[in-house]
Amino acid sequence: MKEGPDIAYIASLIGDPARANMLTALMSGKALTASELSYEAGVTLQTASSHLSKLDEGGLLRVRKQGRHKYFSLANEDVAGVLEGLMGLAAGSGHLRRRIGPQDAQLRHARVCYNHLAGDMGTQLFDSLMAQGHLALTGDELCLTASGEAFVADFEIDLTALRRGRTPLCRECLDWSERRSHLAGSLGRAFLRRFEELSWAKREPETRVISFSREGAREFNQLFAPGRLMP
Amino acid sequence: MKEGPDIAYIASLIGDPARANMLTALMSGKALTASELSYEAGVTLQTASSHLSKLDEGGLLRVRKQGRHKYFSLANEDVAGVLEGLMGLAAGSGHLRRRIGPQDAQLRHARVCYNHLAGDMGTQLFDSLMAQGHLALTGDELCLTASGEAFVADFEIDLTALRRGRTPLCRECLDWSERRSHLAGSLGRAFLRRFEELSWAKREPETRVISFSREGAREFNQLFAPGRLMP
DNA sequence: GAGATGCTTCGATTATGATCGAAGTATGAA
DNA sequence: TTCATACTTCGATCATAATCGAAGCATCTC
Repeated sequence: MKEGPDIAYIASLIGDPARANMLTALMSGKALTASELSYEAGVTLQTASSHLSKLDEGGLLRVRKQGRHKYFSLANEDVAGVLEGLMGLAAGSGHLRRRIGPQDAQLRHARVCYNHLAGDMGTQLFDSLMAQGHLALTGDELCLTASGEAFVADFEIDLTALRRGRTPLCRECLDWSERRSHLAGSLGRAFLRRFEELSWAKREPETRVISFSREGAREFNQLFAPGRLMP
Repeated sequence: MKEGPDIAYIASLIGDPARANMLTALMSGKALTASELSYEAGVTLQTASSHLSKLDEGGLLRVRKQGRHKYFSLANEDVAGVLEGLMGLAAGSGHLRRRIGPQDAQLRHARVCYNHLAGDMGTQLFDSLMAQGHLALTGDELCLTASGEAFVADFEIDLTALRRGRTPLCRECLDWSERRSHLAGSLGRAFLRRFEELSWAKREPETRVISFSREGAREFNQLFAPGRLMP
């Protein structure tokens, strides 16, 4: 007698190419309409509607209605985490949808993962913050330290506002291309927003690629030096 | 143009009930034969053979041949991690294959996850080791501290032997029932083996449930006290 | 060598689910 | 109010893949 979670059900939801494309598009963290998602999936609107209904029933989506528009986003970071893990497995076993191309390298370098920075630069951010003692693991929780609070305030991120939300401040997210953690949670999102505000980085339209300007990369590397050790 | 890892392919492999049952059986960390897995999946041997071939091509399995026997195990901890994540999503959205029964509670309490301890007791072990400073995050790595080495040696786990293998010593694994980390890696496995040696705990046949004896639970709680804070 | 056991491959069957045209409902704009 | 737009539902079509009986190959035991 088989008991326990029905992983086949959830996996089969992700296992359809149209639905997988929609979920991947939602990894940007943006909320998209049914029409936009049907375009992403390359199917008609009626087919997309049927797929979205299934994903919603599976608990993978968050749905918000605004007049005649219906906005879909991923339900939570756990969903994003599983999708990242599947990406890691697919990449690790060489199951890619196209030959390695320019965008693939860009995705590995820096990309948006549910609104926070992922890829090479994402893990560099995390490593640097850990190494500088700005983040620490207390029990099971990833926490911002006192020195981290000062650092973040200097960087003009408003912690009070972040703490008002329900999203955890700091959370680890396993990076599919680096196979190590990058920073998720509201602080992770705030960092990406700040990089955008400073014009260090921008999101490429229609993709999850994040491009850093030359100046932005220089500033980023200065502030979050790779391989910096704790004093 | 869709680029990047083909998550639909990997997910569709997991999304078949027979294959999901086989993968779940392999979460115990044991290597099982094709015949055993066909029984687990409730299909004929020829069907199981076809499924196993697919899982192998997808990179989800490790296959070893011994005479006429063929042994299958999960390819690595990443696969186990994704399966745990899917379990979390299914459980979180209430998609269970049977109504909550006695075994479900047992699985949540203590179960084997790719050869290490998971569930309530698994996260308690992790939390306690972290709180006592025996484990620490250095950069991105989960490491055993000096005090942890002493603790482990006292507990009669041979670190020299563990370090000879290729498996990382310490690794975090996200627990589907607790939604927090439990200890994976060779040390995590060694702990479970030690609990078995001491007759504190035993694996229930044909399931992933781990049962602690009353005495074993008492000893475990004494050594890995819940809620113990760092001095 | 003969028979048993473990596993693979082949091919036919059939259940499943993605798909889209058509039609309908809900909302927004003029 | 009318028309346009966003989305849902229905039902027929058809491609796909799981399934198993049959047959074959590999290994083990007596």
